[in-house]
Amino acid sequence: MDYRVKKNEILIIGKTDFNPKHILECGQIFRYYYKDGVYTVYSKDKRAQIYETSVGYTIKTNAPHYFEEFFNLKTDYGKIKNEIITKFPFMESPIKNAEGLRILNGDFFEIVVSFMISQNNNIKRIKLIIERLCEKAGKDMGEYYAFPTMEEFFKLTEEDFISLGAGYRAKYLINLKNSKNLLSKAFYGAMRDDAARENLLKINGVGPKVADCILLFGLNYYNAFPVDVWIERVYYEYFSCEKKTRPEISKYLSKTCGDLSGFVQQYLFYSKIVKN
DNA sequence: GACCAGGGCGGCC
DNA sequence: GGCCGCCATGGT
Repeated sequence: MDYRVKKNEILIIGKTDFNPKHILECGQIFRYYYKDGVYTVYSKDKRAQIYETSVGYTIKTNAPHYFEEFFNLKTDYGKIKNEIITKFPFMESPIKNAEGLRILNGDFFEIVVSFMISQNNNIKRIKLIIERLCEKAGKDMGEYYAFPTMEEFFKLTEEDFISLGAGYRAKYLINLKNSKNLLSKAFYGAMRDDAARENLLKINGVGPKVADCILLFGLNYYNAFPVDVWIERVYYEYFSCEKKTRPEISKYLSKTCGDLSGFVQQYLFYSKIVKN
């Protein structure tokens, strides 16, 4: 896929390796919005609006370099898809189903908070809670609200989080201020995947599945294979009928798929949730 | 009105 | 170490 970064936009040339619907609706990000043919996505305090063109897509934004990284535009998906299909022929259909899906490089703090909220929850309600969170504590950018900075976030009380609809997760969100050193991307630096996971698990409210999502969507460790209720079903459907716990399934699938894990996981997850 | 959702924690054994 | 009940809430 070819692209050009301009002053106030990014031009995407080609449609097979970039599809905003599949990128945004696959459950890796929760602040996006669709209206009249335009997808709008927010990250941190930034916004991008995506229009389809005759040759590809145009991403309108005042932070083009940020979104170049956010969309991981340098990643070669043609190669990734070929490797996956060669190794797992059954993946051809899920990949076709989710053509143009890309794994994003999200803002680390936003990803941590978002996936802590995601536990035992559904995507629609996760979006709702995060939207209320931004409105409550994020900076007013005029046409939208930014995701709260850590400083803004830590000012909130447990009652505030409950009023957002966070429910029993409110106490985890309050406790986040006790883990400040674990909340910056820089802390993880060139850490090995297992060391990074071990550190993430120290955060109260972050278990194996949420840690895998943070590793994948916040730090781009592509060997992470998050296993939720949907992927558990996929495992018994496509991979094995041997009974395992979710962490065991994750370990097994990560070992089986190696550095293709994150991509395989997203293609399967998306294909599963759009059919249901 | 029960059941479900991108699960994790704490208590028990 | 593994298992199990509980945890808020909005949608179906």
